[in-house]
Amino acid sequence: IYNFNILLKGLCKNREFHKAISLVREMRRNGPLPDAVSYNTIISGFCKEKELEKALELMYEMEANHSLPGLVTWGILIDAFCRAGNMEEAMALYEDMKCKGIEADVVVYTVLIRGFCDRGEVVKGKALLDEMLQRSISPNAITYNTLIRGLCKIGQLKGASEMFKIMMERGVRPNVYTYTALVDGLCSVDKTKEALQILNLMIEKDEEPTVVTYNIILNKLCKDGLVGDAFKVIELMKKRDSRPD
RNA sequence: GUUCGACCUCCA
Repeated sequence: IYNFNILLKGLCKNREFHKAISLVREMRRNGPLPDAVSYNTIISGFCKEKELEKALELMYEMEANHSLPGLVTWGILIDAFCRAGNMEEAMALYEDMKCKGIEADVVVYTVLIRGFCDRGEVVKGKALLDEMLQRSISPNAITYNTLIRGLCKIGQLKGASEMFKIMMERGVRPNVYTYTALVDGLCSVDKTKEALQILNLMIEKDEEPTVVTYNIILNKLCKDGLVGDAFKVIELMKKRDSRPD
């Protein structure tokens, strides 16, 4: 079954969904029987191609056959609707999921939070964070990163740095994405000096900036005509591991 | 042990 699931994934990557579906039917006949992973793999493939209706259809097929949609299945679909900006449908799926007795986990919550944040509805994202905490589901770095990014995007840098503090207070270690989100937020409101401080902070904390982090700063410096400073940053990159790309 | 879901910039 692992082998077949790997094949299914390959077919999906090549967008050969018809072959993937045929293979599943063939598996139903001759075994090994497709399992939840088989279905989830194809559903995820459809979602990546934005074929949400096909994805839903396959979930119903899954339901009608042997494997009930599980937490991962719901997560894939909820994520897809969030990415499409359709939070109404995403929340409707979330409710359906709960009706079926499946409890959201940190991934599902984070996906929903991201959906709201991408629409600028950070308040709703924060409400979900509170809901998680009430239910003793621990938010992880990705959850906080998502909210920090959302706050930055609506220009609430103070909110973002508060969230950053809260995250650390709760024992969640900021990662490169966290710092990079802050650097991006600070640059976008012209606080380049503070962004550079964050850059230094992350180096202190042993979270090596990536080429993306440097790009954000370089982009900002160049936009402001500070090309000389940009070259200094390039020097810093070379001094550390990073190869400018 | 090996297969499915969530996080960063620009460009295309």
